[in-house]
Amino acid sequence: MPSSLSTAPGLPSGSTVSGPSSDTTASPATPAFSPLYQQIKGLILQSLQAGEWKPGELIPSEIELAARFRVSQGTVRKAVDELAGDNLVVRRQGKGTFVATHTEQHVRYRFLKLVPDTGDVDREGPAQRQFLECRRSRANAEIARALALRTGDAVMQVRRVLSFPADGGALVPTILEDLWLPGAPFKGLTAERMADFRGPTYALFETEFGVRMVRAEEKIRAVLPDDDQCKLLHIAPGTPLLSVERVAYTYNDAPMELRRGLYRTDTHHYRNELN
Amino acid sequence: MPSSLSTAPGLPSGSTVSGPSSDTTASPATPAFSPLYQQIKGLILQSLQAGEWKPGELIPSEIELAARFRVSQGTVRKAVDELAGDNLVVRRQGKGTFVATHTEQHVRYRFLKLVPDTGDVDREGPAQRQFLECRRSRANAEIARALALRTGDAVMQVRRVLSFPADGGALVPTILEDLWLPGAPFKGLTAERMADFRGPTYALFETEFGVRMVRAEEKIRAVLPDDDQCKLLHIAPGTPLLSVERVAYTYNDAPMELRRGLYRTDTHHYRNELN
DNA sequence: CAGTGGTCTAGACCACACT
DNA sequence: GTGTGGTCTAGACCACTGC
Repeated sequence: MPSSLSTAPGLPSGSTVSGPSSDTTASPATPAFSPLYQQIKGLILQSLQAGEWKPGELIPSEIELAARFRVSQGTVRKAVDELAGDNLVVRRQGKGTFVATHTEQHVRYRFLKLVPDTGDVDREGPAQRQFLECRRSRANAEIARALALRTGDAVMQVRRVLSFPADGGALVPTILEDLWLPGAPFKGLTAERMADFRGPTYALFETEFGVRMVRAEEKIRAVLPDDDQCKLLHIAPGTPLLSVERVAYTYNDAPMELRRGLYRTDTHHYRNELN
Repeated sequence: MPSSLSTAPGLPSGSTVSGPSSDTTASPATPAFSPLYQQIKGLILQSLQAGEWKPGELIPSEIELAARFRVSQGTVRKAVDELAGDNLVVRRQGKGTFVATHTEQHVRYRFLKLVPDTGDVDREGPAQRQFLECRRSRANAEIARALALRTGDAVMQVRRVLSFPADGGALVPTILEDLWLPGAPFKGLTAERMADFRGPTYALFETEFGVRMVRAEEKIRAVLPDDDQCKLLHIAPGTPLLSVERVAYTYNDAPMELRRGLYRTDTHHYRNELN
C-alpha cells in the first residue's frame, strides 16, 4: 500500500492508508502516486540536506532506517540504491553506508574531464595551483541568473591557473579558471585558504563551508583567447582553446558555483563517455 | 546459492552446486564469485548479441526468462534492470521489455551533444544532411588501431555536412563529419542509401546492417580549420572549432565506428551533464 | 563472534496496456 | 479479464569487516 508516510503504514495487509489523512504533514490527497521507496528516498535526502549526517559519516544501517520509517528492509534498500546511483551516498559491504565526499581517491576530480593525451595513467599528480585573485564583488545580470541570485548581490570571485608537468617535467599552465560563488555561504573564502588546502576545490567547499556539490552542467565551445589569457597560459595569440562553462548544483538543484574554464588542448583533451 | 548456472541450481535449499562442475562450458573452478543475476545478465546479453531478439522486438517476459534459467523472477528482474540501465533494453509497464533502438524519439541523437544556444527546445528538426563522399578505402595505421583492424584492411569512408536552420530560417552548415567503418560489416553502404534513410545514422546501421552501437567515447579539442574545412562550413579562416573524435562500440566492446567531427560553436554548444 | 550490506526466493498486490 | 512490468514484504542465507 504505497501511500502517505508518517502515518505508520506498517500493518501487514488490509487497512489501506491512502486518502487525505490529516496528520502532521498536510498533503493534498495523494498527488499522483509515488512508490514508497521514492518517498523514503526523499526523506533520507532531507536528512542529508539538513546535515543530519555530515559528508564522510556513516548513516544508519538499513535495518535501523527500516524501523525508523516503518517499512521493510527491501524498501529502504531500493531507496539507498538510488541514492548510491546518484553518488550521494557510498555503500561499503560489511561496514555500512556513508555520505559521499569529493575527497575520496577514486572520485576526486569527478567534474574535471580534461586528461593528458598520453594514456590516462593516474593523472600526473594533483595540478600545481596558482591563485591570481579572490575577492568580493557584485553579481552582474548574467552571473546572477546563473546562480539564482539578484543582480548586485554579493559574490566571491576567484581566478586561478592550473599547471601540469610536461614530459620533461616542466610545469605547463593548462587551465585558466574563473569562479563565481554566492557571497553568503562562502563568506570568509580567501586565496590563502584555497592555496593551503590539499585536494579538490569541491572538497574544500564541503569541509570548510558545508556546501556539497552534487551534479553539474557544462557548455563547451571553441574560442580564441584575448591578450590577457594568452599571457596567463603562455600561449601564442590565435591558439584555439576549449571554453568550458560549468554550473555546479547542491541538493535541491540549487546552483552554487559558476565556473568558466579555458583549457589548452595541445597536450590534453576533454574526455567524455556516452551511454 | 549463487554458483555455476546451466546445472539447474533450482533446488530451494541445501545441495550446493559450487565446485568445478564439468559441464558444457568448461570453467576454471569458479573464478571469483559472480552473483546469479550477473550470470543471467550475461546469458541474456549473449542472446542479444546473437540476435535471438532483434532491435525493437519484445523479449520474453520475466516469468518466461525465470523459467528458462530456473531462477526466481526477482533474480531475472535484477538482471534486466541492469540491462535497462545500460540502455540495451527498454522496459514498458504493461507491455513488456524490448530490445533498445536508436530509432525511438526520446533517445534519438543520444550521442550528439551539440545543441542550439537558444533553449534546448525540441532540437530544430532533424538536420539537413549532405553526403560529400562515401567510398571504400584502406585503413592507415591510426584508423586501424582505432577500429581494431590491421593496417590496409578495407574500410568505408564517409564525409558529410550537417546544416541547421538559423533564426531567419536559412540553413547554416554546422557540422563536418568524417566516418570510418570496418569494411566487412558495412559492405554495400552508399551515399544514396544514407541520404534516402530517414533518421539517425545509428538507426540505419541497426536496421540495414544489423550493427547496434551501445556506447561511445569522445575526445574533444579546440582546433583551427584548414582551407578545405572553411569552405565546407562557410566560415572564415581562423574561426576556432570543436574537434570531436568519437569511437562507437557494439556489444563486447568491439569498436565499429571512428568519427571525426568539426562543430561550429558560434550558434551551438556541446552540452554535458556531470554526475 | 556480531553487524553490515548483498543475494535469492516466494508470494501478494498494484498500475498499466491490450483485447 | 489476462498478462506485463512495478512495488512491497518477510525470511533465509552469503560475503565482508572488525571486534
